[in-house]
Amino acid sequence: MKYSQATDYALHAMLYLVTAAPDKPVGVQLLAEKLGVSQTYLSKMMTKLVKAGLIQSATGANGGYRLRRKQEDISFLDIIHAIEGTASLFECSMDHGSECLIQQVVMESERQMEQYLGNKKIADVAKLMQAK
Amino acid sequence: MKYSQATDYALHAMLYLVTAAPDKPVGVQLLAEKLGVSQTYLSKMMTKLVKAGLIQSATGANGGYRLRRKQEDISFLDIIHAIEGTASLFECSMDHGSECLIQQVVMESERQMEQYLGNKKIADVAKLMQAK
DNA sequence: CCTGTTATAGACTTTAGGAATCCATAATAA
DNA sequence: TTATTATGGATTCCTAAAGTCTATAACAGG
Repeated sequence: MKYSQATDYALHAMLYLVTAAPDKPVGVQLLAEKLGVSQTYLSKMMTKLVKAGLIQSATGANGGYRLRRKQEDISFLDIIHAIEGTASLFECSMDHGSECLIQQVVMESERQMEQYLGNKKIADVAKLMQAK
Repeated sequence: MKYSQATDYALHAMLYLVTAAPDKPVGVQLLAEKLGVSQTYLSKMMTKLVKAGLIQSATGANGGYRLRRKQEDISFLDIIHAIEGTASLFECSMDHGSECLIQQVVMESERQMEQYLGNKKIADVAKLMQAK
């Protein structure tokens, strides 16, 4: 079980949008260069972030991506869900009704993780970076 | 990102060992029948549990698997780690030194989840089942 | 010391999803 | 109208999960 690399890229892309260019839109070209990924591949993830309502895009000259919400209102969980989807990490495949105690335990542990990720905002990390 | 189905099987197999046969060893044949999996496939997971020190195996007639520790000392995390391995869920692929703030956040969230899973013992669930 | 029973190991196949590329198309600012 | 930028679909490559098959090792019981 691992987070996809796409999530890694998306998190770093969001952090870049916040720290390096809070005002002007950033194109996928520059972004891809900074992260060391191909443009076409990265654009897939950016599109997901757009559809999730985290950023907004503009085509045409001087277009690119910009935050849609305030950076204090974008959590790690938001980004991760946008890329990985919101399905549960664990689904029991047995047929013992819908009441699997094992599943309940694992899902509760997942909730613990998500609670932390939901409280951690992209702004928190941005501040730490600028403090250096 | 998902838990493998093997983890699902292993968790259920362990729960069966505890609830249905705390005394006598259980063979993979019976176990596989109860879970609805093939013997050879399930045996792979049982072997991992053996190597992790959670259960012990005995060959020959009347052999099978038995707990090695007390059921109060076997956590969900023990079982999951035995099957999935202990590698981190997230590894930053960028080259910005070993100090990736994003990675630190995600790893801390993982710790939250693991703490819950480490405190949840197989005995806890076994008790709930018997209460019904 | 056999014989049946059981676990372990390795090789192998199939399938699904991640990772990435390429190209065509839509939108829009200058 | 043109250059610029995002979006979308099709396609390829590769790895890991999921599962099967078969051979081998270990051992209890007669």
